[in-house]
Amino acid sequence: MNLAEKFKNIFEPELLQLIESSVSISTVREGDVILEAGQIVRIIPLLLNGILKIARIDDSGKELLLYYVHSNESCAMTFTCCMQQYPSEIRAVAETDVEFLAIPIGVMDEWLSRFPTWKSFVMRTIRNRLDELLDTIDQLAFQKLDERLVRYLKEKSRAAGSSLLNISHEEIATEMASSREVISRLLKKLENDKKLLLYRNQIRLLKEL
Amino acid sequence: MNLAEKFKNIFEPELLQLIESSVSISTVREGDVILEAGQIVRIIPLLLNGILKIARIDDSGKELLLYYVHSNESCAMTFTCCMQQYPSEIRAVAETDVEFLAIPIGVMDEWLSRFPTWKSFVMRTIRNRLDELLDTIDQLAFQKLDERLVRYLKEKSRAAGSSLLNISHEEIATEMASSREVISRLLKKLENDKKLLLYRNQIRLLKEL
DNA sequence: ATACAATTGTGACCAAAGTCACTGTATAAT
DNA sequence: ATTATACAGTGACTTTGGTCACAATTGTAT
Repeated sequence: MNLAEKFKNIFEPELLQLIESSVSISTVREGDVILEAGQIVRIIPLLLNGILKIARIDDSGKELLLYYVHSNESCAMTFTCCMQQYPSEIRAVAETDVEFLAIPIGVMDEWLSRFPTWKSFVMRTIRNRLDELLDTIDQLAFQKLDERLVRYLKEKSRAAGSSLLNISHEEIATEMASSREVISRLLKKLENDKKLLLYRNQIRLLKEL
Repeated sequence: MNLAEKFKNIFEPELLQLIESSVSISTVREGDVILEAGQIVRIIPLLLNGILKIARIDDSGKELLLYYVHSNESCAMTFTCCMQQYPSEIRAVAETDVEFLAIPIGVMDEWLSRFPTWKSFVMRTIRNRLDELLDTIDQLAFQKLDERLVRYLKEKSRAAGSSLLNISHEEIATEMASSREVISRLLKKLENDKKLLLYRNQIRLLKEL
C-alpha cells in the first residue's frame, strides 16, 4: 500500500504530498534498537508496519515495558523531546521487523502550526500515550503481580495478533521488572486454572483468560 | 502583579492582550476540588499563584499523588483531554489557596496554530509532565517505599517552600497509596537516623535528609 | 548418539509491605 | 476539668514477591 493511501484519512493532501516528497522510509529488523535511553532524539518515527516496544530503563539497567507503537502511530515522547532537543528518557526496540517514516524533528514545529491534521495527530498521540502511562502507574500502584501478568499477556497477544506468544519466562520477567522464578510460578498457577498452556518459549492463551 | 508583567517572558504581546481581555480569573480555597476524576474538562487552568495537586484515583477510591502544578504552570492532562472533549483521568485539588486563569478549551486549538509562544508553552508543559510521570513509574517499579517516602517528603517541602510540613501520617499514606502504620514506622526510622523530627500533624525535615 | 546450553520447575528461605489489635498521647469540645 | 477524638507508636502476624540452590526437561550442536 502506498503512503497516500495509508494515511489519507489522517493527513490532509498537502501534508501527504510533502511527506511523500521529502521523508525517507527506514527499515529495521526485529530486535534492533531504534533509540537508546539518554540519546538525543533526531527523528520522529511514524510507523508504516510492524511494532515498536517502548520501555523505561533504570540506572541499574532494569527494564519496564511502557507500551507498544503500532502501524499508523507514533511515539509521544519523541514529539515533546524533539521540540527542545532533549535526550530521550526511554528505549525503543523493534518488536517485529519495522518500516517507518523518519520525520526530521525540524519540521515538527512548522507543521504543528501549518497543518491542522498534523496538530490533531500529535495531540491525539500524546493523549493516548499519557493514558497508557497513567494506566501503567495504576497497575504498579494498585495491582498485584498476578493481575499485572494477565494484562501483560493479553496486551502482548493483542500486539502480536495471536494467542500463541513466542516468549520465555525470563523475557517476561525482564519486561515486567520482576524475577523469573516468580513469573514461572504465576504462569504455572494460570495453567493449573486452565487459563493458558505452557511450552518451551511459547505460551498459548486460552479463552478463559 | 498584573498579568502582562507575570507572563511577559512566556507569551507574546498579542496573546497577552487577548488573555487579559477575554479570560476570567478564578479563585479557589485550599482543599477545593477543581476537577474530579471522570469529569469532562471544561477549562485549562493557568496558575497565577498557589499550588494544585494532581492525583490518580483508582476504582476503589485509593489515591496516588502524581505531581504538583505551580505558579505560571498548567496541567498537561487538560491540554490533551480538552482537544477531544474526553473525561479527565485524574483529580485536581487545591493544595493551597489558588488563583488561576480559566482558559476556555475552545481557544486552545486556534492559539496552538496562531501563537508560537503558546505552542511552545503547551509542548514544554507536556514534556515536563511526561517526565514526571516517567519518574513516578520509575519509583513505583524500581524503588522501595522508604526511598519513595524520602522523595515524597522532599517534594512536599519544595512545594510548600518550607522544611516544616503540616501533614499527618495518614495523609501521607493516602497520597502514596500505602498504609498508615507502614508510613509511621518508616518515619520513625528516619527520625532515629536524625533525618527529621516528628510532631503531631507536623514533620520537620533536617538538612541530613 | 552424546554433550551442551537454555529453559522451566520447585522447595526453602528472606525481606518488604500490609493488616489487625491494641496502647498511648496530644488536641479540641463541652 | 473532663471527656471525646484524632493521631501516633508498636508488637504480632500474613501476604506478596524476591533470592538461592538445584533438579528436571527440552532443544541444539557436534
